[in-house]
Amino acid sequence: MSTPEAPVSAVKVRFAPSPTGFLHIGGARTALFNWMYARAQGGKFVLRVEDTDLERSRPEFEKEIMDSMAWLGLTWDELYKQSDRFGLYRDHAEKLVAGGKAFRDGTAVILKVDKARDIKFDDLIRGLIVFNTDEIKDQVLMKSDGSPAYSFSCVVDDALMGITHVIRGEDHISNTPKQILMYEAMGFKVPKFGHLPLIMGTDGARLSKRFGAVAVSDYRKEGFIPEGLVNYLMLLGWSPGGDQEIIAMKNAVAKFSIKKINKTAAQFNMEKLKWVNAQYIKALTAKQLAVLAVPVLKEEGLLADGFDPAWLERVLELYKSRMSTLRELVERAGFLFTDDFKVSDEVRAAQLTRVMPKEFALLADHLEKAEPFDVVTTEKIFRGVVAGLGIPMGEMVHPVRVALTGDHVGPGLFDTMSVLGKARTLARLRAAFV
RNA sequence: GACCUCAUCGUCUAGUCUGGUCAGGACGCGAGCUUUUCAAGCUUGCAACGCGGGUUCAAAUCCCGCUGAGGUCGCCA
Repeated sequence: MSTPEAPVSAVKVRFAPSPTGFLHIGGARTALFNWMYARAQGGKFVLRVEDTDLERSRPEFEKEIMDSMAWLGLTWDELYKQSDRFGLYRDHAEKLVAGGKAFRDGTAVILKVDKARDIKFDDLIRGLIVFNTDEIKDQVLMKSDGSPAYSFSCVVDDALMGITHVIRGEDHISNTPKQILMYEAMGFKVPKFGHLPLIMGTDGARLSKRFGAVAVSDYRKEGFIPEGLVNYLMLLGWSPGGDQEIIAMKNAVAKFSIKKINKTAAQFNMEKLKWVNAQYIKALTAKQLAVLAVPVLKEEGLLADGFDPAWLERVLELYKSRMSTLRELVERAGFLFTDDFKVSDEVRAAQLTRVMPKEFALLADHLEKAEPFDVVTTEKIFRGVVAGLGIPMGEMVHPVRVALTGDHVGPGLFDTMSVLGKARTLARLRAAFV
């Protein structure tokens, strides 16, 4: 990024996850909007690990969160961990006690909250919000065990790090007046706040483990690609305007405006996510798709080192428009990679109702002479055999597809034969009724 | 319960600030074209301003009430 001269009032935002679990889809969208805002404004994006809960924070979650963010392309300019900063929180708490703004309760430090005051802030997304301090009780700043309370460490850090805009989930709205009180008590400048609508599950209830996949890493495992997930996520609560939905990150950043963010909670919709992901997969070349598919196929034990890349690209070309995730490639094209592919009971049953061993054997014998074993040649021979038999194409096409692929749906039969290869095609035809 | 927030097709949304285009697009769903099946693609159909009052010549848009939904009320974050 080229910033020859620092902007007068540089924007600085942050994403502050706590490493007590995986990065979930809601957190990812919060991070995404912060990141987009920073990039759109030529500002900085800070990642702050809020690991003040020593009991529940785990290093593997911290790593998982960072891996997920990197995978999504949400790179950070600065990184902090709150566990490195406990001294800072204690010092600020001591000052508040010394200044009479807070008091001790045992080893804990509590902020004194005055009554009957209106605390106002102009939310970037929702406009003016007012709370009365009668609704707010005295706030714990430092806990008895010496660790800082969330609200307090958050305020100290946001102030010290120079965070200009706090963009976070709507569930933090009622934390805001409490934190404003802390900014005031310490004499810090209060940042701008913007509260994002929440992402709900299909049932309209809050996204939770009950919903199924909530972790970004789950979607990665399911074979979604980062550009697709990110594009879908940004559509939840924001629109590039016009009728555009599929939009590259670069263009989205150029159009991004925090004022255009919705106030309404959005329901997560898997079908649409898949559709968006499919748009990205379709737009890839077979070669680009191979880079993404190879690791998945290898992990499934379907591909060994030394495979033919040209062959794989032909396969991907056939499946590009038939898959919305990489996982679906494994499910639908497995028969091309192994002889141990699965055939569902219903497909098996359907096939048994049209047993044609003689016809299959005849077809196999003719196909054996196909040279080269490509789409044109196999189709010509196939049609010849069917004509000789005097039956409709479909009568032969469908059972053959099932014998070769284990399924009754798939790419064109001759495309399928061509990538399957002569040896496997003949073997499966001849073994079909054994 | 108290406080806060929100309210356009089933879902995601445009339109709301600066009232006045058959309320537009997308996913999904239905129909058709194409076709050896399934996708993809193209054409097309169904489908919404939560309710009630105002203000106005005119309200999805402004105001009030209601209802509904969500959030927060921890020495969790």
